[in-house]
Amino acid sequence: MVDWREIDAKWQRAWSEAKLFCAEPNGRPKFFITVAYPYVSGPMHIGHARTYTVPDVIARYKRMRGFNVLFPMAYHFTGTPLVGAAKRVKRRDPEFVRILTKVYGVREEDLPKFEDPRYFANYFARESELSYRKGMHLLGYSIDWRREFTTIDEAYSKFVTWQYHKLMDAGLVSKGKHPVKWCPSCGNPVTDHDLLEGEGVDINEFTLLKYRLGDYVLPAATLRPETVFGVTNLWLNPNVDYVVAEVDGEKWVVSKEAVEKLRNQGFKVGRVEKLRESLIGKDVEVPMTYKKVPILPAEFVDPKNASGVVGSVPSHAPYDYVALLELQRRPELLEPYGVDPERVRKIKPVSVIQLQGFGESPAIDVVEREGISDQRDPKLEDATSEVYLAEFSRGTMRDWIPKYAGMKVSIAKERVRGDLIAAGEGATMYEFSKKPVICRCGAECSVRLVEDQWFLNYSDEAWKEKARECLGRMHLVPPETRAQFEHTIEWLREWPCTRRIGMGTPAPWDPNWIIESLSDSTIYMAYYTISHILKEVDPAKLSDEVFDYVLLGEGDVESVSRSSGVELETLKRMREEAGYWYPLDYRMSASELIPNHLTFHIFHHVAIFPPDLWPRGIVSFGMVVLEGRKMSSSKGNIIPINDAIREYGADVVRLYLMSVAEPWQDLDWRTMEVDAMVRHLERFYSHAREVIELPKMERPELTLWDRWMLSRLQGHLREATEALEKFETRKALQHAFFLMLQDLRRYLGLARGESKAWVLKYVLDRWVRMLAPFVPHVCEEIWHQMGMEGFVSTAPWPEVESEYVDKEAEFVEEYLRSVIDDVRGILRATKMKAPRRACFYVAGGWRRDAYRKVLEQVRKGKVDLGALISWGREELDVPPEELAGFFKAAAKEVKRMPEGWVEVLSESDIGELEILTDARDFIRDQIGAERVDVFTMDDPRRYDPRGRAKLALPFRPAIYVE
RNA sequence: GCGGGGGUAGCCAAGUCAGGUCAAAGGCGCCAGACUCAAGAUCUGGUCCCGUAGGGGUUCGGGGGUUCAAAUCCCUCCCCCCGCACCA
Repeated sequence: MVDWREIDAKWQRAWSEAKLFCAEPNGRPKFFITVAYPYVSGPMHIGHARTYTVPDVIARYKRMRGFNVLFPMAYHFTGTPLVGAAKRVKRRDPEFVRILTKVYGVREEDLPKFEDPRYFANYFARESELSYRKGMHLLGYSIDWRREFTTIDEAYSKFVTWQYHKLMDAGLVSKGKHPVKWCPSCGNPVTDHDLLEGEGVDINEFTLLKYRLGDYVLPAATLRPETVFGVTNLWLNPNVDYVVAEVDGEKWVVSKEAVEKLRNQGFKVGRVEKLRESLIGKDVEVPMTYKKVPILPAEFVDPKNASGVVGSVPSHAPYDYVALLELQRRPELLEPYGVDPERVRKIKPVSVIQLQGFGESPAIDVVEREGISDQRDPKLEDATSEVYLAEFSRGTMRDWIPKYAGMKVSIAKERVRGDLIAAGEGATMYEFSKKPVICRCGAECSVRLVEDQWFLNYSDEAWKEKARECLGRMHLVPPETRAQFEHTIEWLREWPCTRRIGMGTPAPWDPNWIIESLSDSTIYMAYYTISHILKEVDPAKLSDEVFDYVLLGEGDVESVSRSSGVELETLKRMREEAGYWYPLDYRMSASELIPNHLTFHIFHHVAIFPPDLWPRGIVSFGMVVLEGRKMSSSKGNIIPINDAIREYGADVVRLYLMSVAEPWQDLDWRTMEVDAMVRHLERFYSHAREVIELPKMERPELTLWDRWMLSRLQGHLREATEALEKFETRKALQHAFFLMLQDLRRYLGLARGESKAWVLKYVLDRWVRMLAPFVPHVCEEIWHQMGMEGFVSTAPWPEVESEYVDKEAEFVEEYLRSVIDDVRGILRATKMKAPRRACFYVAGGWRRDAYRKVLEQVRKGKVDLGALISWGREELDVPPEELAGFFKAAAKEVKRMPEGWVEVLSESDIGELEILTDARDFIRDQIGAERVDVFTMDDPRRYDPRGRAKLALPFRPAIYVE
């Protein structure tokens, strides 16, 4: 049993005392890596450990490769969840209090302190045993802790202020209205997360078309304003209560349900009274075309949807067509309203859109194809989507339509809408795409238009173009994420970047708003370069020109110093840091943040920094699950870092997290496997201890097995190095750890003699450095015990020494393995358990020369049996049948051999007989035989009762066991 | 629906881009043997099926195709995961 925690603590202390990871600009090449700072609303758990161990491993690796590495860390306090959490404490939410006290170890009497979101945040950021700072220390991260900060530090707010001034100046921030899902009972916007029902429901933008009837305005809601030219009538539902409401000074006729929505959506709604008369049968004037059309009854009209008033375009709307047909077929339906059936009969659909693959009226085509005749037929929904989608994407406006003729529907829709609104004949109304939408509190939600919201204009084409350019130059890990980034850049629209509540930086132009949390953490990587120096500066002095100078090199340092009051030397130091570290080499974060944070990070950099300071790479992570189940703090389904470290120590946790999955893959924490990892690491450590005890010696003559071990080491070293360059931690560990262990065991089984000690010491010296980025504490301990100077953490990464690459030795080992496998195959087939005797017969004589010919031919790529045989007949004194048999068998053997081996065999002279003879003891142990003999196939003294010797081929000895 | 990623032996997972060295690395689990008084640890071997001689058969989500040859290429279907905005 090794006390890992003691080793952990010892080396963590030593690193910290040596200030080993404090990074200062110097003459060496720099490597700057950051990972998204944690949002500190709960304890650090193993999921976070995964996220933060990856950059640490890379940072450590790069450091050993000679880079000056900066790996900083901070804490995200911005936003609403922490405020929400503090509120839950304040009202002593029993479940939340339970988690805090029972799970997170908060003392009952300390609860009042947690009513302050700052205290709450700080507790999990850096105060408690469960905090991120503590966890990261316990895991031995090579972070430059001097640069730590939180996003509500005053200096950080100044930095955000600077950023938003720049964005504002660049015209990338604007004010607007924005529809949100709104809970009337909570009085708050709600996100999908807050919903009981209606997750994923969209908000549709309806255009209200103002049909006029005397004083009255009938605002018919439509998703397709461009079809106004095809309106034949208006629909009202005869079973619905309509009201007359004063809206923006007009008298609107809408369903009763619509009134509250209008109020929520920025309309000035005055008096509302019941509509006493029935309007059905009267004529209204269509906006834009000024046609007079009748109001007709239709039951499909839903009072809960938008305004409850619907225009009828039978040519392009299946519902309208079917409803119209019904009225035409059954004139008696019109009787109660005194509508003249003759007039309705004469209504003809008016086609306004041309659509390939359909006739005059797509809606009619689809209704007829589906055989729909009732306006309550559920098939109408699908028919509607089909027609809408087809017309929107492929349709064009017909030639007779003024102004919009020939225009694509998708464009005409926006134009018509804009023109209607500009002319005062239209308005906008929002409605959910599906209902109901129910808040967690149980109330039904509605759409509310938030006024004065501030947006980042991600739809700005010039901005997008720069983002594309930046992305095009970036190194993305894994490369498959590129498509997703590209898609995100195209898809991103206006992003509301301010909020009313939560912690954070006030919007510089309007202190009633706070910069929203995703929007304040886009370029803070640059802040790390100076955050430690800023701690010495009065934040009040951090004017925009300070950041302009420090981060962008703009302005004159002396005048900046004069006007800001920041000391000249301090400014210069900061400028040096920023100039040295930027641009950022790699940004790391969860892949679920590609659609927002990671892409925002690109956008904001290109908006603020010149191209040579744009970020260079992004690594996206997969997620972590626990025993196959999603982690959830509220269900107690997490493992705090604290617990994991107490149980396993830092290195086991790190080793496990880095070895079970590549960073971008999902990772499943399984206790059973972590337990096994403990034993693996112990084996490594105890092996190292044994090697350290061995006597030191000069480099001896190397045996075959020594050469094999050294060659294998070079291979693993090369693979691990290549893998790390690609952030493939798992692959790197497969080689650097698991395969190394395996090979070492094999070597220990094969190697005899003096040279072993030297080889083992040589191997350990490289091995311990190869593992140092992954398991730094135990490696540091071993390094120290080996008597090495300094820290392994800053020792040079081992180089591949090609003089030790030995294909021949590797071939021989595989050869031996396959011979043993063959024997085992025989034993299994014959159900022999432990053979008394095993004999091997090695091919020799003319066969070896003939075999070379075969190798030659296989290398050339073509085996010509005829040519081989005629060569044999000339050169060898062997019966032709025997020759043919040999060549056939040998060609088959060689062809199924790995390519590399063919080369090795043709270029070297490997003594098969000698190898087998030397390895007799090893083979005997491996197959559990009492005795092993090796003969040449034509040795007259050979023991060969079954006459098997004649089956021997070069490198496929004949075998006899009994 | 849209965008992205996946489905490989009991489980996890490499291999797929550049078809043949693939019955398919490595880990976990399981089985057997060695060591041990014993357990654990460690070491060795086995772990798709069949086989009294190193061999054969059937596999890589389903189906079809290309090819001398397919886990790998093409088509098609089914299933799973992630994201889809005012939220970290």
